[in-house]
Amino acid sequence: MVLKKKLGHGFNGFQVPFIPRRPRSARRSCYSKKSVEDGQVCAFELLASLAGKLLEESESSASSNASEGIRLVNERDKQDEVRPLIAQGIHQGSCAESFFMTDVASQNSTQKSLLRAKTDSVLGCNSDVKAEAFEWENKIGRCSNSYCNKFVEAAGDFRGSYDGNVKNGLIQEWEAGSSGFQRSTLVDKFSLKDQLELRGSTALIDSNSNVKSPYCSESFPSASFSKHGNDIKLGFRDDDENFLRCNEVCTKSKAFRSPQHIAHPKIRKPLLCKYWKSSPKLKECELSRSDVDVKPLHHKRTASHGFETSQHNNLVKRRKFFDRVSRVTSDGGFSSESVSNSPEKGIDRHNPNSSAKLHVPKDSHVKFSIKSLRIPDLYIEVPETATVGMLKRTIMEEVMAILEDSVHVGVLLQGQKVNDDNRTLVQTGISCKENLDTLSFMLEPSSLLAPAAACVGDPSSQCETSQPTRSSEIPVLESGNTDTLHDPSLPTNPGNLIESNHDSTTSPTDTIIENITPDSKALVAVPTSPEALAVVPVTQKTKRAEIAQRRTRRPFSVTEVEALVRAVEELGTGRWRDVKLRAFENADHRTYVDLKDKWKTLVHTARISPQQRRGEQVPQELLDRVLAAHGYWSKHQAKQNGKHQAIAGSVECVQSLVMV
DNA sequence: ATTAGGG
DNA sequence: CCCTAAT
Repeated sequence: MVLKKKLGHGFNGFQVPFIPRRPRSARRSCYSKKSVEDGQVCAFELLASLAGKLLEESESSASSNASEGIRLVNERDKQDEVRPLIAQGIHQGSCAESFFMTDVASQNSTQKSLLRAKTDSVLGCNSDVKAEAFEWENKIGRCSNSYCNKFVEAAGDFRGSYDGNVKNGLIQEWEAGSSGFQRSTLVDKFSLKDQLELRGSTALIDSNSNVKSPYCSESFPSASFSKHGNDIKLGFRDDDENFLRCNEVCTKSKAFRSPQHIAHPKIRKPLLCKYWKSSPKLKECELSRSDVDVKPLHHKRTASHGFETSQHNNLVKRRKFFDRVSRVTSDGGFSSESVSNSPEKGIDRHNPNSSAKLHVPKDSHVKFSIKSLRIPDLYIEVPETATVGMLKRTIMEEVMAILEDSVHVGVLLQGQKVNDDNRTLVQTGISCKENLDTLSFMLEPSSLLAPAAACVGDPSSQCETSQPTRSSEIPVLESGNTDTLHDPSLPTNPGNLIESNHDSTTSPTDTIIENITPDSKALVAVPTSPEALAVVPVTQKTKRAEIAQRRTRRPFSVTEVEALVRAVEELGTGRWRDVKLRAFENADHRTYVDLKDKWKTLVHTARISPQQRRGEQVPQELLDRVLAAHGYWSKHQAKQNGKHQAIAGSVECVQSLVMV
């Protein structure tokens, strides 16, 4: 028996944009067949039985034209039932959704059977049908042989269908090997919750939902029922370098230019990772949306202080990363667009022959569109003498390392991390009409440390990642830029700081999830293309210009305050440029305006009660000096004209301070 | 480019 | 920190 996934494309108007395709030669062609086992027969019979019941059920409730159906068709009925459907499907341009063919590989070639799951729009829920389905499912579930297990999967899908959770259904990943089938996916067909769950770094792709109404209408897949149409394979596979496999034309049935268009609800973990890991392959397959903009959210900063020679060999410092996955509207997607676009064209809808179809209730589907996944904070340090090539390589290595760490996808709803993977989307509050705008995804290291809570927050808010991360992760590195202005009085560091400014701020468009429109697009996980990750420092101006975002906040360290106070004591409060030159010449991120502002706040801080002060506490001693200096210079403004006067003034100031 | 101040 | 007006 062979279960196949179908993913159609190339059907009237259905385009499967950006679907990479491996060279034909490289595609794997098939699955081996397996002989039927007793258990298989048993399972099949169960299916047939259920089908019959379902059909009856549907007939009795034929009035509900908007119900979803599941159809089980036996090859024998093909002429009667299938064909018309197929034809219709073709004509109506419906896309295949839940569909799989079982090639009951019995020696008797005529015994091919088809199992077809169809989904249609549903307006009602038929409890009986549901119950039936459950029953069936249970039966199947008791089967112990592998064959039955397969059916179990099928059952799960069916159930999923009528439960409305898995329209696409049939996503089983079967791998046929000489020794038989192997389940390559770990999808628990029975847990609906899992249907849309992101596992590991798996990207979720749910493309068929129609968010418009509680019940999504879908088109019926026109499938190739040719028993030899086995070659139609659809779905995503990460194995064999197959990122996404489009179905091959069904050979035997010319009539079946099926528009199968299956959006795989789930992309297995390896997929995403692999994708990222093998950028070359991506190209090869032309995978995707390189057009996707992958703006590294957090820029790395390449910083090297001249005297930080000890660090030179340390090319890379990686910060634990975590980030959100920004989702951007993407029309492309792996596909579901077409699915959702032509939901109303379901095949059977008006087809008299479709009387047999079953109507099964369906839930709304939530569509996600993830345009790109960002790789968060990535701090890279290379010597100034490093070549650009080295830098690129270094960055690449870092990126790869991150990906290699088996990234996890975190789901955040309203800033709260959703940890219960077993809950359904609805239960979690992720439904078409709720909270979608507060839903976000992020990448997180599977390994250790929980991401800074700060970042997990509201997608729309900027995560101040630099702060927590900096302190805990790369003290040395970071301090080089900021906090380690060790002794201001010492010669300033010769090295230049190449600061990357667009740290953690996100642009408006970064909001993870935008409103999901009725015609929601498929969830598209577009892996960041490595190239896009280039972190090559750009000129600040350029960056500034491009990224008009607020600079990251960089609280002054006590050391800096000390330096500032000292400089002001000597130079006065009206010569910020000089202060800058004297004490912060190498702290490129501190402008004279910053210093001026800081002084302003220092004065304010010094005047308020210690209880009201926030942030890193500045020693009272320093604050006292601030007030003293401020007071002094306020009275000597007139003297600041000439340098000499200033110097004299400073001396005076110091003296007065000493006296105080 | 700097400074000074308000936001 | 940002933005601006005034130098």
